[in-house]
Amino acid sequence: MTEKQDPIQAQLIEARRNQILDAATQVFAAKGFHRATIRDVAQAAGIADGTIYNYFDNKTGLILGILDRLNETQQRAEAFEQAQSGDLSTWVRNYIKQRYTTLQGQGLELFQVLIPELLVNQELRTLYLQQVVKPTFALAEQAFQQWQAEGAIKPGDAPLMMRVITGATLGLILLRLLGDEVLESQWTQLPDVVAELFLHGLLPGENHEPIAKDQYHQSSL
Amino acid sequence: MTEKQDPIQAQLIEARRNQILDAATQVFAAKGFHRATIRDVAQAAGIADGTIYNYFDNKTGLILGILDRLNETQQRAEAFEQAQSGDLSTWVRNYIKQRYTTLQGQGLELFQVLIPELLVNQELRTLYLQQVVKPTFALAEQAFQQWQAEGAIKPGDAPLMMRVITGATLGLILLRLLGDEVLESQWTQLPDVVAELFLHGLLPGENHEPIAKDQYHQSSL
Amino acid sequence: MTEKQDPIQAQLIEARRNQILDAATQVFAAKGFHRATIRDVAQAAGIADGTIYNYFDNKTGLILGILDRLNETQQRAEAFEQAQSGDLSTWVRNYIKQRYTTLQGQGLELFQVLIPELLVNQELRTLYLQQVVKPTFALAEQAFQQWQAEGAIKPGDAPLMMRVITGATLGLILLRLLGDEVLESQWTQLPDVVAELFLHGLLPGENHEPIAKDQYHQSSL
Amino acid sequence: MTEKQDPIQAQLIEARRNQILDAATQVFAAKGFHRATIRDVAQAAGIADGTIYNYFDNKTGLILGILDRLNETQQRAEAFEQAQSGDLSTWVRNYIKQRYTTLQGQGLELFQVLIPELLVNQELRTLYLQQVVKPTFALAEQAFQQWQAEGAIKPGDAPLMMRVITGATLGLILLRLLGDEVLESQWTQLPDVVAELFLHGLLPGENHEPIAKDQYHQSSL
DNA sequence: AATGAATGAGTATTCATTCAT
DNA sequence: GATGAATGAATACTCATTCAT
Repeated sequence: MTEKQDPIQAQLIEARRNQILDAATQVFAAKGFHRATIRDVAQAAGIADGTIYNYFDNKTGLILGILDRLNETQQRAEAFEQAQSGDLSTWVRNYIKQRYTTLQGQGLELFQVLIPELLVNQELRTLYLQQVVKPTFALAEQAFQQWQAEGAIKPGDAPLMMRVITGATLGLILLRLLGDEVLESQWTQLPDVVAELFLHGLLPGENHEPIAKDQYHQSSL
Repeated sequence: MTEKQDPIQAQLIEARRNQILDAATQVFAAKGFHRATIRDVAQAAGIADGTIYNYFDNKTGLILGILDRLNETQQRAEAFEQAQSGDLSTWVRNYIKQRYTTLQGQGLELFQVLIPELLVNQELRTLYLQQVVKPTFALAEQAFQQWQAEGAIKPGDAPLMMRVITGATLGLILLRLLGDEVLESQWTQLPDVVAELFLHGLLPGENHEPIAKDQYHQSSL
Repeated sequence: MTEKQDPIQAQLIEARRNQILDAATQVFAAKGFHRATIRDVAQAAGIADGTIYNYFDNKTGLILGILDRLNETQQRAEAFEQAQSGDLSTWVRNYIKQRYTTLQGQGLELFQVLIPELLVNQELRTLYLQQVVKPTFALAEQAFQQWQAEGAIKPGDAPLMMRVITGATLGLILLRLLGDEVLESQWTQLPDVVAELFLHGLLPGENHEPIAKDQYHQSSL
Repeated sequence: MTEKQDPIQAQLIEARRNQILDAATQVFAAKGFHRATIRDVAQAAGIADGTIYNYFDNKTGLILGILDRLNETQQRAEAFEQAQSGDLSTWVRNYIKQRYTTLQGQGLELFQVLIPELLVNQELRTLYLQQVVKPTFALAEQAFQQWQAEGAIKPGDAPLMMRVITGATLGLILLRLLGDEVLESQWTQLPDVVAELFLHGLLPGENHEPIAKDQYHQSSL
């Protein structure tokens, strides 16, 4: 008749959920969601098939779980971003750098797993849009508009400009996932190129001294 | 077991293949590759299930077929692009505009169908990379390097710069497919924003007069 | 492009359906609906698992199919009964005899299959009630009321009286299915006993000479 | 591994068994044996899944337990019946009335649960036959034969006659469980109709005054 | 004794593919 | 070439049962 002891129980449950989601992410990335079987995931997690269903409603629930974790990660990341403001130029460089760095390890795998399902599953797509994309975009739009008001960046259609930059990130990830070798081998140099490209389009100022390569490498740390 | 009678036979076969691929594209876009059944495709094409196997090896063959057609389309488009060079600024605007216009009708559907499978199917991915991406990128890199040599654009890592621009296009499509409403409603204004953003980052020149909105609208045709 | 040729096609389909339903009846009777697998049925029918689903929606559909056939059988039987009226006493004896005879071969198996599912499956139960029980009862009530009007049988609550007789049949079947050995060994003598028992309760006439055993045995043929 | 401490232990065990069987009866009646899960029963009983297995071998054991309790109930009832003999006519009326009354509350539910399993499970069927049906029938046959010897009822095949009457009861219950609305709404009037129908078939006497409707309604209280 | 998380055998159903007509 | 009935492998999910705590 022992009542649930939230602290311990909850932790165990969370640990098991993470164990399963880790396995699922890995397996889905390797074989694709549909080709991966529940058994694959269970074996990767070192548990029995049925156990998965003690923690997730169904196979789709695994994707939802992965999405949730991405969401949390995202939110923590955003909080972090918020904090470290400073001048625009620095912020953009940091932002882009962070994005691309975050997406290196599990991040890429995560995208490889999620994007196909997002494109194919309406329900999931809506969820992702509401929970991940919209909040992020709202923050970004706000920042853009403020910068424009301050004259820090050119006037223009802030929502669209912001989306072009975000889209570039997404698209470069996609190109890399599609197997582009150049992107794969030069991924670390990408943030600077992207920042450079966008900054000098964003900045209203002319006569910006072309930053020497080593120079902006330095500034990017 | 009838031997091929080149002229007529080949045309009939091609027509039937296209009929099937049209149906497949439509059905895959509506339901996703995995959720769509061969029967769905057959019914959409107004033929029997088995007939499809007279024209394609298997279900994946349909995706390959779609990819092939995309490839041909692409090549024709590229030839066209090649032709209409001119000054850089115009070229970029036209290029981007064309990309985004092409991708409006079946184009978007096509992406929605292909991307998930590309991300999940190694064989397909390689094929796509070799047949579609690499040739396109080779051309683009060449152009970039030439422009840099001419001093028309900033010096820099041409392959990466080019990929950022291509990636932006891809990413914006993806964002739109994911359901972003802003992109959906303002898709027609996007090319100008993108061109503006990239041009003024690409162009080495400072002191570029901020183009009035109507002005570059005009120039974009 | 040959359009469906109703006559032949329909016959083939009907034949296949019957083949499957025969197998299902046999298998369900032997193992019970739930313990029997689709594979069991398919093997008993000598076809592949999947083929069953070309003819029935799902496993429950097999029960529905069995019910349908029972329904048809029933209707044919009723038509037959209608025809051979005559005097009441003869009719009752014939009716009962027929019921019990019909239920000897597949009939019993059918009940053994249907009753458990009917008791457990609301949808099926309603269907059975509407399609089999109600029509039969309607006819029987009508007959009873007519006989009462003619003075052929006692006045009384016709619907209930009729149900007692029907219920007795059903109950005796159930007792036999439950394994009662007496009923099993003396099933053929049962109709006479039942008829005798009910007739002399139904008949308003008193002073009926107790029929000698051999006598009513004779009359029952 | 505690040894049994007869007095207290046994009672606790018995109480727990009953608690579980009550839950099982209720759950099985509501969802059917197969559709009901051990978890359903456990929750209805307010205990953990595993606990059930401390008191019953397996799921079928629950049905056996229900059967056992029915058996005891039955035996007590029979003892009671034995006691209140008296003249035949009264006995029959009382017997039938009691049967139908007993079967109103949990009784019907019990049947709905047991019959499907009995028809489907050989082991259970045998058990039921041996423990419940046979003893009851033995008593009844004995009584019938005695009455025949006394001339209280017609001569005839006592075992069969007795089974017809029992079968009628069983069959009427079944018809009601199948959803017959007439039986449901007029269940209380049924015993009288049944008694009347059978008595005047059973009684050798002629010239029995046809009982007026209101008259036997009255007598039924 | 009680718990309930873990187990994994068991199965209905789907659907790509084949092939006789 | 076209058909579509037949095939049967493949798999998500359930749930009775076990057993460490």
